[in-house]
Amino acid sequence: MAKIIQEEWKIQVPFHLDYTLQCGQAFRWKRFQDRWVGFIKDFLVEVQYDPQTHWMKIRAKPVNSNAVFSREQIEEYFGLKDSLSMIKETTIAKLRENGYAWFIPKMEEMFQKSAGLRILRQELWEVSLSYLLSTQTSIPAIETKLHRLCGLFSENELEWEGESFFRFPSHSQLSSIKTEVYQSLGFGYRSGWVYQFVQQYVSSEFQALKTESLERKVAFLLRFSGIGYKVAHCICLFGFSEMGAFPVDVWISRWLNEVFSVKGNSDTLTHVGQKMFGRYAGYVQEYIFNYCRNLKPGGGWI
DNA sequence: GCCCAGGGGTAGT
DNA sequence: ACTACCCATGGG
Repeated sequence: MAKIIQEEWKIQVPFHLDYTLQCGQAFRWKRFQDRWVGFIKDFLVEVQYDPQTHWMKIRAKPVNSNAVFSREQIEEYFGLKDSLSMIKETTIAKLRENGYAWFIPKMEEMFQKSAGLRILRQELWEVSLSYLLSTQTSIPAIETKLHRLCGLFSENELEWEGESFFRFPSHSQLSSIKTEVYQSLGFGYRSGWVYQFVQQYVSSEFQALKTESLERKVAFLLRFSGIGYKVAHCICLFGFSEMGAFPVDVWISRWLNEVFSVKGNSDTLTHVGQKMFGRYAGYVQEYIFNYCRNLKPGGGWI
């Protein structure tokens, strides 16, 4: 019987757990009343965070015998090492440099509204497949697809307080899955993409990419069928921690048009966003996304 | 039922 | 290079 690890400590930097896990960068965290349950590395983790006291409580169950727990790992995963104030100042300086000083108050408001939202450090393999499934799909529907995919492997099941959770399938597990199975899971026209991606995926190639530039990463990813600019930038932002990546989906596209009157296809708008917002365009993008999605039709903030 | 979703591929200009 | 159109499915 695996031993449960319990730890709690005070977070010394701004943090918003709900925004971070709800904003559509990760799809498999499950929320209960005041806590979230999901996987970090080799642990099934229950996270509680009190925004008043800034205390984080963790309970973690190892999924294998060589799992080693550390706070470091948790803080790394939640992006707690990112300096949000530095990111904000750098972005604002960039806006001024680019002649968008008029937008700075609005930018500050957006940082304020999404305060504490951080980019997670997720695993490349899971991120890649998740966003391969994300095309023309709502976030709840992506969650359904991934839930079904994970449910294929009963050996990956772990129990937590009467609920079952499934580890994400490994590369070798998926390598024996046929296209028809993906179709039976409701992947639709993405089924072939997923099949091909699994066949073509070489872990060492992805690991080797980590030291390459964002441009080289994107170019590599674009060679896969089903990965275009948007998905490639999502994989770079959420899987490679490339904070300058700028995924353009329908929300970002509409927003850029409404606020800056720019139009174009995905790759054009990607470069526009990168130039406009600079080194941390990915963080800005996430704040824009969270902003748009939390905006009520009338204009207020939910 | 209807509309749209964290888009991408392809064929036609 | 740019555009138009199709793609299969599920959640709201």
